[in-house]
Amino acid sequence: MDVRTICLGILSRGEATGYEIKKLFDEDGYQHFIEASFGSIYPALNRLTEEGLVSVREEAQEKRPDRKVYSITPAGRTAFLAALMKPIPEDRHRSPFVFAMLFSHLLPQDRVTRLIDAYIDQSEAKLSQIAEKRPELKSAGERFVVGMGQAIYEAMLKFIRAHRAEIEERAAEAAE
Amino acid sequence: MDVRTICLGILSRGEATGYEIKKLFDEDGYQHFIEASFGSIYPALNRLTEEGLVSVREEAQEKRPDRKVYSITPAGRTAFLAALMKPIPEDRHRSPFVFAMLFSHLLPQDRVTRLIDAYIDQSEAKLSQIAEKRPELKSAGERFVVGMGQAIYEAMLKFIRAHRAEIEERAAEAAE
DNA sequence: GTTTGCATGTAAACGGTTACATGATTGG
DNA sequence: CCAATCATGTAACCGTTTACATGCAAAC
Repeated sequence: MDVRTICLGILSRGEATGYEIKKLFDEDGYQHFIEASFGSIYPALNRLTEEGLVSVREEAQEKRPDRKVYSITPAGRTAFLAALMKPIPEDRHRSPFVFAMLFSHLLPQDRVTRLIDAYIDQSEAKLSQIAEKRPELKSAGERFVVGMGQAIYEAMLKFIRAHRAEIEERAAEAAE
Repeated sequence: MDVRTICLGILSRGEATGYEIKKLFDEDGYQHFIEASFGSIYPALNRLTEEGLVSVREEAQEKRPDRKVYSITPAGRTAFLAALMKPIPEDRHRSPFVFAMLFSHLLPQDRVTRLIDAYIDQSEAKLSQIAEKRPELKSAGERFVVGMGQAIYEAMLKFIRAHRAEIEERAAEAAE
């Protein structure tokens, strides 16, 4: 899903600034599936405005930079729905950690251990972030997505804990 | 992980042509985590050759196009190890399906049902592909990675089957 | 006094995909 | 006869990231 469509989706729930959209990406429990940087959000928002899919209202603020509050237009809703009705591409899960584990036998044992520990810590952090946000969720879709993220993290953690010894033992004995 | 590094990794297990590298990506049970197109593999291989990280041997074939068999050089092994010792970026899991489910309430009910069915079918197909390849795996790393893919798919399937009704029921009743 | 949060934006660089070009052989 | 497999490569395009630019206020 491109940033354009993601912005439309978020705006379909209510108006927001570019800054707030980014924050929603990062905090709302589905950061595992969706993310984007300011460098892609702001240009996307400008293009959507040009195309009439969103509208802007500028708010001057005292002691704060001006903010541009974006709202989705009827044309924007139509375009968003059309995007959701198009054929949906497959998932892509890029995991540099998993890639490294494929070559654990080339790595010093303590490097493997450290990588696994760090990965477990990360996953647990995300899990507890999800748990915190959980009660706030209103829509069935949100609960579904967040629940799925939770299920995936839990399955990964369970698997890693059960099988880490198999790769740690076989890792290269010493650093060169 | 960029295509460059992925190519080095595959060549660290033995020589291969660009075509074979792509096939390994697609078939070896970790296609969920790693993929690349010819358009990125061939240029990467050429650049690696220029840099002395891999070497090429050209094989003329009768009744088949010539093939270029690539091997990793000692410098290539060093560079690959160095890449594995660098800080490892976080996973990114892009799921257009999950994104669509976030907005299931905007979609006609049968669209949601079809998307879920298709996603389940895809996941099951990957699971059985993994099961087929399973017995061939030799290294502990490979078994770990493939096992992790399996664990993830199983967890997703279980979750979707248990919770699909919640979003199907709340989907938009009729198409407009 | 430094970091974090608020707030927007641009430009260059990067990495990758898609489509195109070529062409013979084998299997269904 | 058509599709798939083997086999390599280029070029245009696309979307995104990264770094840069700016700046004040509040919290620690």
